[in-house]
Amino acid sequence: MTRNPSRKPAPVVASPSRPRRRARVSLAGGTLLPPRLAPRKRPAQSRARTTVDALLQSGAELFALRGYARTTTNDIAERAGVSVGSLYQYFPNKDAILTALLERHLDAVNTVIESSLRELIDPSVGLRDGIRRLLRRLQVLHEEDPQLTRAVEEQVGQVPRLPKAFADRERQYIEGLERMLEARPDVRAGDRRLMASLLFHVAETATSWLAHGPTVRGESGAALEEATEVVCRYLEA
Amino acid sequence: MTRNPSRKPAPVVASPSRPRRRARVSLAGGTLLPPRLAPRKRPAQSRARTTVDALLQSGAELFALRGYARTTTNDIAERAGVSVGSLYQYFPNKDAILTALLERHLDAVNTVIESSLRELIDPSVGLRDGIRRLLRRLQVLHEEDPQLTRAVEEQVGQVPRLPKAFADRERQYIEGLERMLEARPDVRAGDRRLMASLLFHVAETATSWLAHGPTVRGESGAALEEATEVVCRYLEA
Amino acid sequence: MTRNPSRKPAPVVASPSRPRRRARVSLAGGTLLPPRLAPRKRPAQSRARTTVDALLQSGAELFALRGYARTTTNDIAERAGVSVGSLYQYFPNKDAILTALLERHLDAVNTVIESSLRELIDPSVGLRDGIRRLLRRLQVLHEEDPQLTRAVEEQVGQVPRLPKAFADRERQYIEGLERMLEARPDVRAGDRRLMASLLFHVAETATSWLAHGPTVRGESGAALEEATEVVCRYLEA
Amino acid sequence: MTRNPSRKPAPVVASPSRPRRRARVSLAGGTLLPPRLAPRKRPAQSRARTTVDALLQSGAELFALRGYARTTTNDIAERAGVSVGSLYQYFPNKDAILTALLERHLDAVNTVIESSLRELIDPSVGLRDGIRRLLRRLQVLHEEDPQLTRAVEEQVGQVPRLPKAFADRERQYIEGLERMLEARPDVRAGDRRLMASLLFHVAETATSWLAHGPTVRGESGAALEEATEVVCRYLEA
DNA sequence: AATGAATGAGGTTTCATTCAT
DNA sequence: CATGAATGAAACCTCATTCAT
Repeated sequence: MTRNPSRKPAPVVASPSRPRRRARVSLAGGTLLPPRLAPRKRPAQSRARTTVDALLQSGAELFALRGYARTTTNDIAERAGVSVGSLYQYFPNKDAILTALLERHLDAVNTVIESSLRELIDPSVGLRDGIRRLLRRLQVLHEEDPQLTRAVEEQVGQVPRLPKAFADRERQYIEGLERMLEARPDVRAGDRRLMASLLFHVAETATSWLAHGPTVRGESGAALEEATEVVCRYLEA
Repeated sequence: MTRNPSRKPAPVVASPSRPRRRARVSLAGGTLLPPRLAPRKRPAQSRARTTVDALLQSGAELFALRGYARTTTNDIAERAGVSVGSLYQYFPNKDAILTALLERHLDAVNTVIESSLRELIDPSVGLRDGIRRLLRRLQVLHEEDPQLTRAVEEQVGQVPRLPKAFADRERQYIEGLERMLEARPDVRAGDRRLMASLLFHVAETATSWLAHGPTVRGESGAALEEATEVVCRYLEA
Repeated sequence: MTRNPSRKPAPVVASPSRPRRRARVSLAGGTLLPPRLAPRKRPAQSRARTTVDALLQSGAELFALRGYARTTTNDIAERAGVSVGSLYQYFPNKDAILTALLERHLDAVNTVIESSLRELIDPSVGLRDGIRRLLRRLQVLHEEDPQLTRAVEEQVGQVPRLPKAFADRERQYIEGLERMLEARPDVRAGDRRLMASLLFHVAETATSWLAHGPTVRGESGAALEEATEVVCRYLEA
Repeated sequence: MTRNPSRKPAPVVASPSRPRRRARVSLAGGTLLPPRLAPRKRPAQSRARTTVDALLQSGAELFALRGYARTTTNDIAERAGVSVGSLYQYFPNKDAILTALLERHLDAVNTVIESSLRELIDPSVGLRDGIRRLLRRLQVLHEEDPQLTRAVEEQVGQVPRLPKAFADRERQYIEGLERMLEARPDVRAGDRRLMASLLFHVAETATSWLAHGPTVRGESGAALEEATEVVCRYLEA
């Protein structure tokens, strides 16, 4: 029993071929998350980096597949091809994994939103074109890592503090949208605050509809047009 | 932290001698739910009825407040003012509570949708009026028991079989919407299947936005108009 | 697997014959211990009371036998003839068990010290007699439940907050001793504070020496005289 | 919380190929410690010597501070400024660290006791002088490395075999004391075995009282006199 | 029926120890 | 020799569920 001589044959750390998006620094400038949810230590060696990535990927997949509660830390570690111990080297607890996923996701979304808003705020850019590109980019995000997005969207509610982080971002985005609405002459009149808020939710829905909806293969282009339609018709004068 | 709620995959046999009565027929014609999720017995006496109601209410509140996984059956019983033992008198397991909540919710939603669709399919009824009334009725539903709605919407994913029941309803509603779109001359042309599908999701979002959104008190009427706006503009010729 | 049909044959809750000392209310008037160390719920039914007693007894024995760290909560529960779950119904964690033992012990010691000091402060009581009775009573305490005493004395250091509780009592006793020294004319002159402090420790040592020392059976009386000797010779004019 | 420190009861064989050198002979003539507790290798080079010292110092501090069970080998290594790997280069396991500390301590104590007993056994040396010097020397020992002493005294019980080593020394010392009592004409009559035993414990207590007691700075001299007093008064005719 | 103490499988987490680099 | 990432057995603790009263 000193040491099991026949180890698991080095499961090679889940799908190393797929290029993993590098998370950018979180918008708010540094994580706002309390220590209980913050990652335990920054991986120094590249071996460690690989481990962390594998764990996050595995976590995203399992959370999306079975839900947060029905996923155990042992499951996550096993699917990632590492031991539970390793998981706890990098994450203080299970919640921290979902939290890290949320951060990655929010960072990615943030990039999309910011660049799209920058475009849209310029009145010389067509409204329909701007909206279409926004939705398209969000759709791409979903498609790049559907697991990640589903896991995050559906499971955040399961970890206490996260919904707040989510809501904070939401408010921030809505404010951005409001400024955009005001800046564009081709947007109809109305209570901009209200419109921005509803717009945000509709855009979000449209996006996830694009990604998970009953989009029969092939008509993906039509779906994107349809989604653009709801949003634009709502805004156009 | 979170404990897997369904330990024994299929003991099923709980008190096999006592004949299990079928759960109340759900709208779609017969309960969609397998015996393990069906209520244990129908409360005949009014005291029992009260107990069951208290348990469901308490469950809805706690699920909404802390999430399904972080809510224990003991919590639910305590808040309902009864003992755990009593809880298990009426529900075979924890999942059954969420399931019952879902059924209640779906029944209510069903009533609204069916009557609203009946209205809308009649071309003599104004599109905008019909849509507004649909949204209004759904909003009322949320307001009547916000806990119930939130609990159901956010937590269904935590119990394996439920998402399917949810999706089944969804498909059914989308078909209804499709028929409605076809029946109305004032609806613009387009892929009706696609439109119905997106319409469903947008209407859903609009409703929950109405209920939980940043609707500053007082402008609830304006919000309803806004919600009606997204939907109608999307459909109008 | 539904439920193990051949249960453990009701281990009858460890040695129910030995009379267990009833802990009195802790001197300071209510427990000072933080929630993390306080018992979880007060046993209401007598069945519960039995369970708690069995757990404490079992804990004392195992702590004394193997040390705090090498004793697991499962061990304690098993030896007590109950399940771990029951243990955690009454104690929020392992530390709380040692804490409860300490409280029981301190309560008992307190009673002895207080009554003995009341005697000794009366100059008409012979010093040697008073001291002998103090030591004798403490010795009896050890003998009544040697496990409890050993466990408490040797393991308190293993639980963070406890040493402080211990030290507080110590200070309190030393003050009592100081007052006693001042009240008696047959005590030699000297720095009373210093004397009281050293006296406390010597008395404590003498007691535990009486209890655990190499006291060959039979000469227990001689040992008590010897212990009385150290203390009295130190104090006498 | 506390994790059982000795997982594998007797794997022992760690690196069976490398010949294990005998640990330095301890005072009592040959190490009392079984191979599992003996240091892994004797540090030949001075760098190694430094590392070992740092580890022991760090271990002593942490054991004294948090207790044996709450101190991890990683903590010890980190505070010593080396990696865990290095720790295991010099100590076969955690217990060995406490064991080494005990050995150091016992060696030091031994030197003091032996020289003091040699003095005291000579009747021409004043009893009071001899005792005072004994206590003083022990006090110095405590003061030189308070951590070491506390760690050893309070934590030995946490490692199975150590209490026996401790008890062996105790017996040995008591025998020495007994011979001393017999050799001195100025010691009162009585059961020498009993007196020696109690004397040992009282002297020990007095010493630790001197070191940790409430000795307000400045009156350290008075405390030493007080300690000498208890011991001498007990012995004097 | 109701109660709530008891159960124990199983999930989370720790940390002594190993070993590839 | 040193490092520190990785390991995994085992401890702690929870909570869905049962059952004696």
